[in-house]
Amino acid sequence: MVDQALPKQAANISADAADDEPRCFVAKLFGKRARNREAQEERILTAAMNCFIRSGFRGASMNEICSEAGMSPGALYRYFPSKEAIIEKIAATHRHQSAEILARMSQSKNIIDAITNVGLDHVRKMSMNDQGPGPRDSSARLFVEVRAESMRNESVAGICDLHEGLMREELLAAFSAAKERGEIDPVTDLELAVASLAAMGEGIIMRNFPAQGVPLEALEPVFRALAVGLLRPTNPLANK
Amino acid sequence: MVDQALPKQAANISADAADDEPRCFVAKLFGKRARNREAQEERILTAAMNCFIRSGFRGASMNEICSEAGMSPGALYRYFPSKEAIIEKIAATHRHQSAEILARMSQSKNIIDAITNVGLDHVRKMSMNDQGPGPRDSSARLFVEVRAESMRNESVAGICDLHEGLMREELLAAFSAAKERGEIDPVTDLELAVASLAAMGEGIIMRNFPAQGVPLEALEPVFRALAVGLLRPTNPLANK
DNA sequence: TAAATGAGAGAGAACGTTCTCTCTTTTTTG
DNA sequence: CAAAAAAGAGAGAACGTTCTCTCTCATTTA
Repeated sequence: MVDQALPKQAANISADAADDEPRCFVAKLFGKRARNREAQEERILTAAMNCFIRSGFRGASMNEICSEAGMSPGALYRYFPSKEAIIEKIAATHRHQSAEILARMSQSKNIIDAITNVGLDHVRKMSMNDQGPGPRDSSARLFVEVRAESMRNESVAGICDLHEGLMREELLAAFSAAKERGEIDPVTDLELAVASLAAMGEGIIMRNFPAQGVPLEALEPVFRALAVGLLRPTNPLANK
Repeated sequence: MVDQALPKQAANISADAADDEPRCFVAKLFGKRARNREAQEERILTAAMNCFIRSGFRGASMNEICSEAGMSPGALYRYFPSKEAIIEKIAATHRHQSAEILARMSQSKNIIDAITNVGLDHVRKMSMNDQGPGPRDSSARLFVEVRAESMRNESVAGICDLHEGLMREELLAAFSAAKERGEIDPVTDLELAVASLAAMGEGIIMRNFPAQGVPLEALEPVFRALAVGLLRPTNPLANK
């Protein structure tokens, strides 16, 4: 992550002078150009995220983003064709994080643990992003911002739908497997269970519990309670 | 609600010619003028809500709102001093609805039913607003919009905090009473329970379950599951 | 030296808001 | 009660600002 307070040309982080490359810092390895381009894009995205958190997608101006990135508009528009493109990119990476977490679902022994862990991982991941120089609840802000934008921006909506559909499929698959194993009451409406758990997770992320003083461990029984309540796993003691 | 397509002076709804207006200053409060003013404000707010749902708080322009209200900017600015003021008013009314629902909480016999009903009433109320000419998920849109705005707009944040604090107090009081009555496991963290239930409710509202085909009755067991799971009411069969 | 990169002015549109003016309604006055 | 005066309501052009994005030209890199 590039420091946002750096002066112009900050992206050209001057490495050791010992480099035998003339006048430049790193890597001729694979086209220094391509590397630099990637770094610049990253720089813009980081700056844009900070601005969006501060002022919202519509509220943040391109000038604001340029300042934050230590870049001129002319430079910035070389990397992104429009403000929309930046928003879409951010929405995409923001939603991508879920996929990795879900992939780890199969590691848990039973479905209740799996769900609880997925929920906790999501919240953990979200609150981990909040250690930067920005406001403490930056993840929640960006999350709500993306959701709001997805409701009127066709392409952002498409990005969200794609990833949510993927998530839903994955959860449903895990649930079905657990049902086969007899871990779930066969009467359970799995679609509803998935949707409810997603709603719970999004609600917690939106309110940003960790930033409000609720420790992550405290959330463990919350997710577990909902999971148990929804799936009613077979239990010799519980009837009804 | 006044038709927005009416020609000029449409707001001067000719009431009964029989009412003799008193010529004192009280007329300013209850007279035809005052009633007209109220109707116009209502007209603007309705138009603004439609625009905000369509384009977001920042995305909707004052011209857009003026068109929707069938009004000139000059006229509109006679009723609201700024766009901000309109946003604040909408945020306030939007959050006000919760209060009425919570007031009915004490009618339920036990705490689990009470919570379930509060949750269902919230969702019902939200989805009931969606029968207008707007998009089917307009309530969810406005809800997310208000939440997003509250994260960077001081005064909107204040409005939200006020009403959420009130809600929290009310729920906590009900929980405490139930605890006294022995309906709740004495170990339960009531603050966490309140926060979790609020998160669940907001999550469901945000995803707008009713608009997505999930009937209201289906949500009943969801709220109940979370409530039971969180509060662990004493039950001779369940241990631990 | 040719291509890539960037700075920064600024074009053109759109923004929120204000201004001026007209028309209607209400109140005061003779 | 009619005429005069004041106040209210609205239209729409116009204001200054800010927006996104482009263009020109200088600098750096290979």
